[in-house]
Amino acid sequence: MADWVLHVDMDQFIAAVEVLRRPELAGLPVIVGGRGDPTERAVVSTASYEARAYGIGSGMPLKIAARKAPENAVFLPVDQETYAVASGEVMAALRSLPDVVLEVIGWDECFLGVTTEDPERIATAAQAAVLAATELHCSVGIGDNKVRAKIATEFGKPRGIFRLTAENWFEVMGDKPTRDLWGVGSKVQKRLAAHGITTVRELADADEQALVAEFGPRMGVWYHGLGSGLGPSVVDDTPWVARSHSRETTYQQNLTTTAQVTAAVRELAVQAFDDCAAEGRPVVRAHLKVRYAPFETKTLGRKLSAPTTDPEEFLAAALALAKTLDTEREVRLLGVRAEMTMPDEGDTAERTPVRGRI
DNA sequence: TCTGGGGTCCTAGGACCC
DNA sequence: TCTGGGGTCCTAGGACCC
Repeated sequence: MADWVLHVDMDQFIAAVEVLRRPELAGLPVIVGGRGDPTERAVVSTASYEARAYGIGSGMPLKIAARKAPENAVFLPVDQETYAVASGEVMAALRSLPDVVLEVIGWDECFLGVTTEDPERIATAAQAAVLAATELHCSVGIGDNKVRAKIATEFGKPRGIFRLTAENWFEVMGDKPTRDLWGVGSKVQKRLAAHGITTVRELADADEQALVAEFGPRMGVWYHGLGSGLGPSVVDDTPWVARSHSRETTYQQNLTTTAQVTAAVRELAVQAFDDCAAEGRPVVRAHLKVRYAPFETKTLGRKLSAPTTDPEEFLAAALALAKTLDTEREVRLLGVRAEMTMPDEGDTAERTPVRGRI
């Protein structure tokens, strides 16, 4: 018996959920994003496979998507509550499989930790369980750690299963660009390229000390290992605890006056604080994020003098940060983040430096 | 061609202390 | 008058993920 990590990823999750409740959309290019108005400032959350055939993908501005979309394309608003319910059904179905440890990493994906001689059999069972419970399809990556399982899924899509381990890592990934690695984005790809590293194999063969000099002690070692497909293999079902809550808004018309900015910060701060208060945990820091037109982002932070459950203290900190903003420039986006006390501080050595939930 | 909203974690550098 | 070395805390910023 061996330990395996399975990565379960729903196929075109949001679009699929929308088609489920509106069967007449089946087979059409469906694009979900923003308020469903392609003339607004917003981006695509998910495009159906039919829409992807036109070059439309997540993260793309809706205005661009509208230009690429055919006549019969359907634009829909994001409906978070509905996706959250569907996500819960998916996770419940997977949790009901015998002898699996489930770690949720997003609305539409999770890791399953299993001990078996036949991981493909469990992957097939997972797909069947999800389909039976929700009528939704998923792909499954099988790996000997989380990094390889996660990357394997891409080769299984749609509706398939793919196994990626130390055995076939270089055969499958060796000649791929570093960008294909989980946790390597466009910036890191460029910095690696400046060192002559463009492929996964080159990253694996690179001098670790050079990477440490470029990226720091943690990330340098992490990226180097990533080239060989190294990563954590422990699947942890401890419920996820948010470290912070934030609210941000991109304004359809830029804010131009100090009064507008102050009012906006006040509104966002109250919402962010309320999200923390709903968890009954004190707030320790306030952050402000601003995007000046056309596209320059700045963030500011301030520690509160003491952890507080008093909304006025948080509001005062957020407004104090707002005073430091450049009032000469138009504001496209504002965000306020409230960082909470953590139940268990420390232990950073055990964290995986892949951003976002893991 | 125009770029959301919700998150997490890492690094650099300054301030401060001993 | 010139001034170390180490540690910790804090802020600002950056990068990435779903």
